[in-house]
Amino acid sequence: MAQKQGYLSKNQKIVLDYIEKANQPLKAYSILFNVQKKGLKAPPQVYRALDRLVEIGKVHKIESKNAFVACKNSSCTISNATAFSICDGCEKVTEISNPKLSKYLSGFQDNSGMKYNKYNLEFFGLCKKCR
Amino acid sequence: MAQKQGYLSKNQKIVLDYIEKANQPLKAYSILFNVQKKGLKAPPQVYRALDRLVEIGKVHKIESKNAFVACKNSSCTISNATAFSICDGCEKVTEISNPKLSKYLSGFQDNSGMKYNKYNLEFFGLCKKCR
DNA sequence: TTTAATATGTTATATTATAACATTGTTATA
DNA sequence: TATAACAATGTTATAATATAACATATTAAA
Repeated sequence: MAQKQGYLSKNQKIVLDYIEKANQPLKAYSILFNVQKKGLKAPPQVYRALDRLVEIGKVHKIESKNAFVACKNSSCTISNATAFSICDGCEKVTEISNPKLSKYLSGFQDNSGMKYNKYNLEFFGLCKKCR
Repeated sequence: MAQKQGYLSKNQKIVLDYIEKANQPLKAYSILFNVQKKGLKAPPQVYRALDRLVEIGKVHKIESKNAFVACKNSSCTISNATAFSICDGCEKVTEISNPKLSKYLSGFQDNSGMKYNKYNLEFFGLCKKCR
């Protein structure tokens, strides 16, 4: 079942399918329980798929929630530059796709001499409904 | 041992002292092992102190590392607006204190109708030494 | 001085994630 | 086709991170 770069393995497809159907972040063990009917029985199978999906940008990890969400930027070319809005009320998470913001952050430099190649930004607040 | 806003309880002081001495992010259990000589014996004691210290901005959590670091902005008035640079090589973490950046992000709005009151930004890359 | 609120101590357990190793499938090529 | 090299999978066990729940104690304020 090896495969060329860019293709997804069986387990990766199963996990991605499930994450894409939900449009909210999912916990790894919740994914596990739900893909058991598809044959994935143990945590490493899910975590390995997640690791790879995150690596290729199909899935993002919401670090403050230890949860995983499908990438909504159809191109998925900016997985090294992620931004999310998170409602503290209903927990809704939305991927922010804002060219000005990503341009600003991708070009950010400070005087530390550090060369940045990736960032992750999480905004918190209350959405319309929860306000 | 209740206390006025702004003062720290015994356990909070112990934990903060220890974190401030390190100038790198520390894991909760590593803190626990090291404050056991001071009488904090169990995880909840450490996590409770951490929760409070994070709440008041004396400590920040580096979400991508599940680690805790003392706030370096002497005023600690911006704990709702945090930014860090993280070296993927040596793992060094530095709090970014950049007025332009924080102004830009604090004022950020998108068309979602969401009202943001907090953000956390993590930059990744390689520092001078690791380049 | 009782009440309410905050902090602590303690045990147990929940949740998240990885180590380690055996096996199987795939690709390339000798 | 055989066989080597690699990628993916399966499996068990356990490590690492975090919280629930409840008892007790301390303090501040009504």
